[in-house]
Amino acid sequence: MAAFQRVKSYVLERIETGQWVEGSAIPGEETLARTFAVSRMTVNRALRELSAEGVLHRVQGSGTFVAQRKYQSIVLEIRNIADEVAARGHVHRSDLQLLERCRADDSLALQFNLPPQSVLFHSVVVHFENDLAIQVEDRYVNPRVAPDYLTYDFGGHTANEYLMRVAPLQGVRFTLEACMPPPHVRTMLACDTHEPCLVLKRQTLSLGQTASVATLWHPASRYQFAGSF
Amino acid sequence: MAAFQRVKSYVLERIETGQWVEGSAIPGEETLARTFAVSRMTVNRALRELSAEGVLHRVQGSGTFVAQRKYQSIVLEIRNIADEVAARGHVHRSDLQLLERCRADDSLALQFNLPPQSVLFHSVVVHFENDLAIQVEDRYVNPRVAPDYLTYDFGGHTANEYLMRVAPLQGVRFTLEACMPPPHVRTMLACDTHEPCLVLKRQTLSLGQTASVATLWHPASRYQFAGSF
DNA sequence: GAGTGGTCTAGACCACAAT
DNA sequence: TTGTGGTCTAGACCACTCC
Repeated sequence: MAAFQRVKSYVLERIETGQWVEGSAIPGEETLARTFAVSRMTVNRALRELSAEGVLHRVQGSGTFVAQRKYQSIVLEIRNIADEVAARGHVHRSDLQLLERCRADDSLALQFNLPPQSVLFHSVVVHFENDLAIQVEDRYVNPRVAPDYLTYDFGGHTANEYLMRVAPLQGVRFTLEACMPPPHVRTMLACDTHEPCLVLKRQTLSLGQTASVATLWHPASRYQFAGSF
Repeated sequence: MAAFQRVKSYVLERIETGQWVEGSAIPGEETLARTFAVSRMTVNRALRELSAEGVLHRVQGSGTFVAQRKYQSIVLEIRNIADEVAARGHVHRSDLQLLERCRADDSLALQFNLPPQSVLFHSVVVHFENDLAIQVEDRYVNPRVAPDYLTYDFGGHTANEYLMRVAPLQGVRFTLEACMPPPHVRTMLACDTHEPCLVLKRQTLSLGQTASVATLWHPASRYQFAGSF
């Protein structure tokens, strides 16, 4: 086993067995280097990685401490809906309901950080899994990031795929909530009057601008997000 | 800026502007070291970190490559509800509605991997933010993992805190869905007849066993999950 | 064998914190 | 002032891949 790994294991074991408790200081780099008969750089790498992993907390000039216990952190992998359906061995199909040039209202202008009435592209697509509607994708796109959006072939690939290709993804902001769908969404999803939707709102950033703002509606009875770690 | 940071920025910029595309090889450590007039160790650290971050893919003996574009991966941090409310500068309060010893039905027995009719602990707690109900926490706990659960003081701390302390968390499985709440949940949340809930079902694993199975109900109008990366 | 990444060293200088 | 972590170097040896 590599030397830095031996040091990491040692530290982790001390913490797991409770010999070093939350918040307490652990030996300095010099000390550990002497203990393990390795160079300070090797100890430094071990402690730096444990710090990046959230196990330790380091303060320059002060010392290295056992980190406070963290909250549970959950990784939600938002996959391309077509691939996700394919992975379940089902057939994916999508219907382009609307594709237009439009103008930003105040709320959209704010989200895109553009002047009100700026031109945006707008698409509405329904995604089906084995002919059952599972998602309505209502998306506004920044023409400065994806000027060819209106001429894109939505049959072959999803809008998401296209955007990922033309615009390097820099960041995402999202919210996940439960909502009753407005009538036009309910019609597209062909779901019951009282069925709620799981709604994912997602804003993607690229090249320092907002690339797209999407609202994804999922019928509660046909879709859920799942994950583990 | 630190030298290894300059190298990282350079590589990231090349990738973001599309000069280096998915799967292509990037210059070797020696080359980059000469380019930046730094030591190989410095370049090594930069590339190693980018590899750990999923940006690059390194193969010993072969080279360093731009990693395949990943699906958007979203980090949802499920925080302790009391701390979350406190972080918003609001007052958290919780009401213990039920605390009992019960027997596992078939579904619970399956989730806990215990024989049917095994003894479980069961608690129902309502969480308030400024006196407005925002979460009903319906939780089943494995007595083998948390034998003292029934005598725990729920006033001072949340069940989640307690479990995190007595049982080292090994894993989590969860689903997130939209549901209409059953009448008793709707009553506890004091919400409207037609208001859906955002429901997080979470199973936590500890010491190789299922430690607890929780269903968290949130009124759609008062709660959403948010995140960014 | 040539080229790659993986690791390690012994020393150095710096910024920062506690005293 | 002393001790801490943050960074960097110039060189070294190894394991691995590819030709």
